[in-house]
Amino acid sequence: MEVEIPKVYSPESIETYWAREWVERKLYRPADNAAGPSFCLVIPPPNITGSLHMGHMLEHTEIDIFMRWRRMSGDNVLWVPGTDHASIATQMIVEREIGREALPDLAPGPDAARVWQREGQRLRIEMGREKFLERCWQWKEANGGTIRRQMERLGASVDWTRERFTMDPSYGQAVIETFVRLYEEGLIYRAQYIVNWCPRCMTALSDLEVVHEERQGKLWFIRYPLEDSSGFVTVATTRPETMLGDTAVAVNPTDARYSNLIGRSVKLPLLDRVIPIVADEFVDPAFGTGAVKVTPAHDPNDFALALRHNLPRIAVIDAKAQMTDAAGPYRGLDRYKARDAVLHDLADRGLLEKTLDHALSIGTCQRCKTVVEPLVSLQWFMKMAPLAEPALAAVKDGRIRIQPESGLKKYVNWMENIHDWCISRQLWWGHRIPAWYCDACNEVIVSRKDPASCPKCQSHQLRADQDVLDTWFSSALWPFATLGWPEPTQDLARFYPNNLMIMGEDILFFWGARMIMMGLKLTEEVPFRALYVHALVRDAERQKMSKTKGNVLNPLEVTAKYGTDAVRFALAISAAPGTDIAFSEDKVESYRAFANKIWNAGRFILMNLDRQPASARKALAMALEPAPELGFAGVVENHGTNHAQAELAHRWIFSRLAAVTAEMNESLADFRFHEAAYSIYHFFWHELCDWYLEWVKPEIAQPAPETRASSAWINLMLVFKSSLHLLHPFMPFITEELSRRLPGAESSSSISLSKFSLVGARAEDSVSEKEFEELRALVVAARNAKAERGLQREKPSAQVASDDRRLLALFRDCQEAILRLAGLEALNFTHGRLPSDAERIAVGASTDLRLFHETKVDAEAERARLEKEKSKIEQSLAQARRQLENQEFV
RNA sequence: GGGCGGUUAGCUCAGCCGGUCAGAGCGUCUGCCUUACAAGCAGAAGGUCAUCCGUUCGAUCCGGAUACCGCCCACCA
Repeated sequence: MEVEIPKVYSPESIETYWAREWVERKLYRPADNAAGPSFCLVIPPPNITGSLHMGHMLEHTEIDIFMRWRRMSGDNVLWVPGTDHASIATQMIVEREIGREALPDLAPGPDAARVWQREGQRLRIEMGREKFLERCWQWKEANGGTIRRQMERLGASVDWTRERFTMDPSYGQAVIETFVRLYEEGLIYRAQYIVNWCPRCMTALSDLEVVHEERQGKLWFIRYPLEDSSGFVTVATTRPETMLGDTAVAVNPTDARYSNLIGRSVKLPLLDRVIPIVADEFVDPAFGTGAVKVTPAHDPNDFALALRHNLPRIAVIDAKAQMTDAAGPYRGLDRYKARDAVLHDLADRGLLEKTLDHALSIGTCQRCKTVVEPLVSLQWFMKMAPLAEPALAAVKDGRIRIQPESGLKKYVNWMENIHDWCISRQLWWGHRIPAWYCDACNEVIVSRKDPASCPKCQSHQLRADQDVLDTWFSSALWPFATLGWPEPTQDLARFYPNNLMIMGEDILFFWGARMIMMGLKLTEEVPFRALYVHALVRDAERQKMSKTKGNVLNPLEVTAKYGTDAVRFALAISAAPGTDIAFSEDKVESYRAFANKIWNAGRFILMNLDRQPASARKALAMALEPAPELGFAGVVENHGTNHAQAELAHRWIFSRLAAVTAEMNESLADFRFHEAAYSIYHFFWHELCDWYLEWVKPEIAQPAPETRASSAWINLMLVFKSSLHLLHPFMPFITEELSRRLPGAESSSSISLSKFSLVGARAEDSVSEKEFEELRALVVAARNAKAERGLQREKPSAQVASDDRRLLALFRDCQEAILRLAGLEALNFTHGRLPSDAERIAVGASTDLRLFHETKVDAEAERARLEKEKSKIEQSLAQARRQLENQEFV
């Protein structure tokens, strides 16, 4: 009776089935008192705002491969899943949704989105904090599940019972604890300082959230008349509207052109304010005119310069990027309108000397792309230098291994140039800053619990801080807060420090660096022992995938089309460390073909197994259960086929299996996913399928004569099973499905919980490998010769001649396989070499082959081919000779 | 301005410690529906490993320079 197995592998139903099964059985929840060493990784929590994209899929694939590999290698593995509340991103999305509900008739598009955003922002303030937060939570409930469903479908072997969210109540406790502790240590402070301000989002931003863009701008040269009207100083600026806030002009103290002006004053045009000329090293004499207008309230450099010279700050631009009252006649104008007006008025007065084109880099808001305005404002900051020092040391002394090296270099470079971090955000969705202000005595109270009264003056007039923390502040606690910190939980004891972190290089500073700093500070331990920085997924043209470009591939769509296993494999085999991945459907297609190949190999084996007598099948199942520590099973019975021939292939494949296992272990330990993937791909297809299965075909087609399993079958099953195990971290679904269909696996255990390596090093057998290579070379030479002579249609006879008696005997023993695989009719064997005529084909160093055939060969073509071959051989001969004549080489 | 990476077959890319590495997939060409797989099988063609200069007995690999391409950081008005 034939087993019904479809010829073409269709992953859809199989993958969805196992995906659900794995979750329902809580397969990846580590046992509470397991013996093995623990291995823990916490997921880089995706933002609840987004559905997963190809970058996530790469990340989850790499993590999952690693975790499955560790789990199958005996570790007690925990992969903690979860999501991030993404303060600013979520707030924007919810605002936009509210805006859209209010204005449902707009045709969707970028313009509408802008209008919705503005309207939503207005409505948010109207509806108030509490109601708005309610909407955010609703949104989270509705959308957070998408990520989980996607991850389940991708087969991520996470422990869902430990799923966390950065705004879980207990997580919030960790955030408050952190803030209070760092405040008490003086590492968090509140100050008036110049910050990056987004006038659209109406919040401060950290330096990292400002994206610099190269833009073509202008450099305007403006004349500032000297106070005594004895002339003027010309300054160059890219932002003329800020001149209204100028409180000085600065020149370099060594600049001879201006040395007589230092200490004198100019009259600020348009406002007629008298401001001093100061000398400061910061000024580059070579740039512009060598004289700089100083606007302390709207330029970070000028802010610092003003501090050095005790200059006043005059804010002329407000939080909405409109001119303030201090801007005099320009008050109320938008900053760009004000620029035009200022330029116009300066030109009118003959004070605009000239205008040059000037490329400049301009800061924009990461979220909304609005040009950021540097503004002085009262914010919370974190001192970074004291945190960076140990974070740098931990990496330099190897307590944390960062790979690849490019990631490490970036990390070091960033850490060495670190600035204080503005952590407060004028947003609502997020962790509230645990600070209160006493109206009576101006005391600032930072506390773990809501204070009832001011500890200093007992006043009850306390105002809670309205701001929330930068999302990355809470994310920085992720490796330990997910495990229960600050409580001394069992999970923390077992799984902290995490063993590994895998993330994209785009968040190395946002997140990776900050986790290390916070981990070291708060837990006095590294948060993780290794950090692997993975590449970006780009499209086939190496373009960054983005919605606006329309080149985004949705993982679920690609997965539905080709199967998760194929997509995972395509990603893994493309993931060479340090380089971005050009991802295309073509690639996925070829690994779908690989999945199909695996499927058919399984189908072939199962079909043949089915033809075996029931008694033999039963015996085989028993022989395989429990799975023995593998190696070549030893005896191969002689069922008509030649003993040596049968045994050789088995010995060879076991040896190869051992080698591939070792290779994969080595590659994976070093995060070289592409190498490990390639090893198993090549082994499975081009060794197991192309040679081993072909070789043993006749052998396994034989019905077993007795009621015991033939060792050929035992070997075959063991080899196939081992291969599935090696493949499993990469292609979890198809391997789970096939392994369940094999005999001896009736038990309900999943392949994902069994051993990665079933074959020990004792299977290594260099003699068999070498012998098999000789045979393979002979077969390939015969095939080549046939194809080159246009003999593919016929089955020629052949003569094999070798002066190596041992080889000759081997060939004779394996005659049947050679004839079958090379497509030859008959072989005869001669000791010695063949005469050197055109028909002689060299096989290796000591063997010749000759074909006897009917079809005439194209003599001219053959001659050309041989000439070419000759020159090739001569070349390598010459090289070998050079080397051998070379004393140093020898 | 600072830092980092890339340049290998028509295309997309591997190639860790310098000498059996000049490789894979896709594409192209030839022959095969061989009783697991045409999403397959057996073959073939195709490369001065960007350029120049060093180190070395020997360089795709190490060092330097150049030319393109790309990324990250950056308080140069």
